[in-house]
Amino acid sequence: MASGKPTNPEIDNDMECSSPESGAEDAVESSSPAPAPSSRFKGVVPQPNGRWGAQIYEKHSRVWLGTFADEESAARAYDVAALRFRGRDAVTNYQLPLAVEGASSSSTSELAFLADHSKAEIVDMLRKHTYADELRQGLRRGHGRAQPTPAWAREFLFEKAVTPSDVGKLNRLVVPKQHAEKHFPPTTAAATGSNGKGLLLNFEDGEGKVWRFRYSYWNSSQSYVLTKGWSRFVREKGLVAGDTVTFSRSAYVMNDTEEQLFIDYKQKNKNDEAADAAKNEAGHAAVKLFGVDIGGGEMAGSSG
DNA sequence: CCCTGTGTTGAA
DNA sequence: TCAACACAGGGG
Repeated sequence: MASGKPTNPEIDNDMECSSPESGAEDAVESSSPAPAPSSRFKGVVPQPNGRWGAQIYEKHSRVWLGTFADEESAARAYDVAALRFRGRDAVTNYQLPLAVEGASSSSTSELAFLADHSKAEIVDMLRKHTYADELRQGLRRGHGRAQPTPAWAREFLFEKAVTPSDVGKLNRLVVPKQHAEKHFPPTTAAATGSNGKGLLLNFEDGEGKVWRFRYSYWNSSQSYVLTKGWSRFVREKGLVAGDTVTFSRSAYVMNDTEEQLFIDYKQKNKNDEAADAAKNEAGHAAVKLFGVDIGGGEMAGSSG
């Protein structure tokens, strides 16, 4: 009974519901070209080459939503199509009110976005894997202001627990070399414009606000660092030693020439509201819905 | 030549 | 409505 299918449509807003990690899969006999693992997700079908297809049915015929590298992506595609084709009550693989920190309105906005496009257009976006990007564009245009990129459209890169010096007077964040070299653009002379001043990187935070940091390599300490702009981020977010900053990028890269990067943070422990409030930041109300985020790990009983 | 996605069938 | 299966035909 119930062979693995997620009976619960709501799989929570977990970014990486990594399950295929089960390992110990079974030595697949090469006699069968396609093991046909049969997807755990609704609307997802295995492809001969190991990829996954997404499809939805309407009026006796199938609407193909494209092929994807992983089941999750295909499941997302199906969900979007289901929303557009069958409305908000459609049964989906994931909890559709795509949990975005900023607002309860994001899901509403997405519904509006869907309503503003024909089924064919939505299907086309899904097939071309441009839906996330188009959605963002649409939200910007319609809403008139920056909207945070939903967590599901982000790909976790790495995170770091900030040290006292990272949030101190040095006005810099040391980026672990290993991660810097793997995920950030190279700080070569060509990229930096032949001066050793590093380059400027844009990071979108959880509120959709874009931060620009100077990123460079310090020969003196053999370290990669974020400098100019960093102290402002620390100040505005109220970062303290022990907090964690998380870096991610758009999961749907159009062109590698300018990939979108994201930065978020997680407080070591939730409180300090009083302290933060005491700072009388007139800029904005403290947005503390960041607990729900990528790369985190499961939140222990958020129902509180 | 590989992969997509359509044709098709049987089950829910 | 849905997924399993087979493989034509398209695109590189």
